[in-house]
Amino acid sequence: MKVQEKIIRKKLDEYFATIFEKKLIDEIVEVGFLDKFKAGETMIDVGEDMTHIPLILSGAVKIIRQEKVGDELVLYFLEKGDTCAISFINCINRKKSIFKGVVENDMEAIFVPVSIIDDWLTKYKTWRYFIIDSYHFRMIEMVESIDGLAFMKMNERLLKYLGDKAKINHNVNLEITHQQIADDLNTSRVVITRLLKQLHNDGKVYSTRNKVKVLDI
DNA sequence: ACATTAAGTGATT
DNA sequence: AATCACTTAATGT
Repeated sequence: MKVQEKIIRKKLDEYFATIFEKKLIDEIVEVGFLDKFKAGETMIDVGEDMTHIPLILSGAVKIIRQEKVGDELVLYFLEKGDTCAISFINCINRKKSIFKGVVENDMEAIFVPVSIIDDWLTKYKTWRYFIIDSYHFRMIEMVESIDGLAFMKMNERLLKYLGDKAKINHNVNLEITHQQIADDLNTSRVVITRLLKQLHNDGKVYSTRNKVKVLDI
């Protein structure tokens, strides 16, 4: 498995070298493994056990709060260099996931078994900072998400959503239907259609069937 | 040409 | 902002 280890080390150096100390990288290479997911796959569902933590190398994951099937809300996206610290805490407590993670773009990540990451917290300062930082960042994004629900109007939420989406895709041309947007924002298709038309007329967006181009960013 | 899926719209709550 | 009921447009077979 030397080839695999070499690959992992190379990827780690590429994305996490500035964050992690060398010894920690050595350990990750030892216990971690590389895995890939295709867009649209569900990585983790609500209620499932978490056995590994992902260190995302490329692509993106959409984190969703799901009340029941068909009633869901997108909280935020994870991309390269991110991990899900929420899932990490879940792991320590051996609880089941409270979120659903769906792969947004083809994703590649190094997976680290839960059993070890706890030790790393006390062993490696860089790991501790990484986790705390990640947790903090997720917290901020979640508060933003709550703010969105509480204070922002639907058209503002829509614009933010499209902006975020364009950012993680590294492309302002989004291939998406009104229905999919409505699902992510937990609203109805009709509402999205009307708001999108408004934004289109305001020149903030250019939309055609199955496509939305974000102009105002 | 026909069926299916996506998008647009007026009226109502 | 949501829902209904319907129309129109785009796309696949």
